[in-house]
Amino acid sequence: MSCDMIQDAETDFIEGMGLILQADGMPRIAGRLMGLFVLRGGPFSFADLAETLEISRGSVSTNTRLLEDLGVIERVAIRGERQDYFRLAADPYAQIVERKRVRSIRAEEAIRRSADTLSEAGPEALDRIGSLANFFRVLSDATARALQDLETKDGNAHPARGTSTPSSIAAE
Amino acid sequence: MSCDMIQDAETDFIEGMGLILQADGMPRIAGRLMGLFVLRGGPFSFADLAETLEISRGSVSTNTRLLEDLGVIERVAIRGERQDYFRLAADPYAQIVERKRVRSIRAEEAIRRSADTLSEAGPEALDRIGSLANFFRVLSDATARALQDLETKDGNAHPARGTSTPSSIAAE
DNA sequence: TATTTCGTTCAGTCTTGACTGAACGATGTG
DNA sequence: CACATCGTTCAGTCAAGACTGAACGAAATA
Repeated sequence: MSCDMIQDAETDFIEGMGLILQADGMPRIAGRLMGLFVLRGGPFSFADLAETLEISRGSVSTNTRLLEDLGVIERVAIRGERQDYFRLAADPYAQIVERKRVRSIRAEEAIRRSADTLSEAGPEALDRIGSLANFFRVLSDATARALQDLETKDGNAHPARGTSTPSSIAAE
Repeated sequence: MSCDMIQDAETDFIEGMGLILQADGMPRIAGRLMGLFVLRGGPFSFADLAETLEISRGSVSTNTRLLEDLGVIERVAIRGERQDYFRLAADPYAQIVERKRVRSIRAEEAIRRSADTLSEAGPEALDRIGSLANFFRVLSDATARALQDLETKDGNAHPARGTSTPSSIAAE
């Protein structure tokens, strides 16, 4: 029943994840896959993914590899089966944050390197460049702490804690 | 002399900023403009920007507005001048972080909203969705702290205060 | 009021990247 | 060994967005 046909609410979730990931500069299909794996965690065969999401095998190949590289999903082997299977990774989000962090660090380095070359620039210019570099350092520091937060309060095993949710959402 | 022709090192810096901003999903020209404003802070006329970066007036209009909305630059009036002038804003980076934060919050809200609709889902599924929502919460929290960090150690106006400046820059 | 000088907007071009579908090599099966 | 099945790769198509240049309206000047 719930094998090849997807409920409406689930479709919404999957498509929503597609849009969220896409807004972050990733392929929409990667987001849809991620949504599907979050929804049902269990191992999916390569063919299942193509059929369920109605996408080509090429896209399945490309985007599963992408998500695998990101550590969001992992490839598992099932005995007696020739197909590849995938399931949600144990810690799906850590490497996403780590990648953001690395990008900020790279940016900061590149900027400081430029600052060295631009010794002819005035002191105010060097100040402004320093502030820019500092901006990227703040970003990388923030992602570093986010990484620690993720490890600590994983949220998975500890579902409905009291939550200091501002809950300002209800207002609207 | 240094009016219409740009030095090599400065060009590298400007182009580098173009690439960094582009990697973040923004127009490359916005990055180039930002690089130019960081390099020399002073007010530039609309025409200057088009000429210096060799871009069309249309692009100047679009991307100055974009950077203005982001709070990176601000439009200033100069008496006796009909042209618009722009200069680097006092706190150029705060709103960029704030925008990232809002996006994470929106994502978390959307996911939790979906979770309500998906009450038919099993408890493990709700767990996984909760973890996903938690992930975006961690991101928004991190950006919130980054925002505070930016306000605190602005680095620009308070150069050599008593210092907690890491000043590790000199080392390398 | 006529004219010039702004900045914005919009149609058109072009680049980039996602996605598809078919061809291909690899690996098990008969 | 021939055959079938699986996943990857690659050329081709398509859509999204950046950028340009010209047309346009607004505002100051004469």
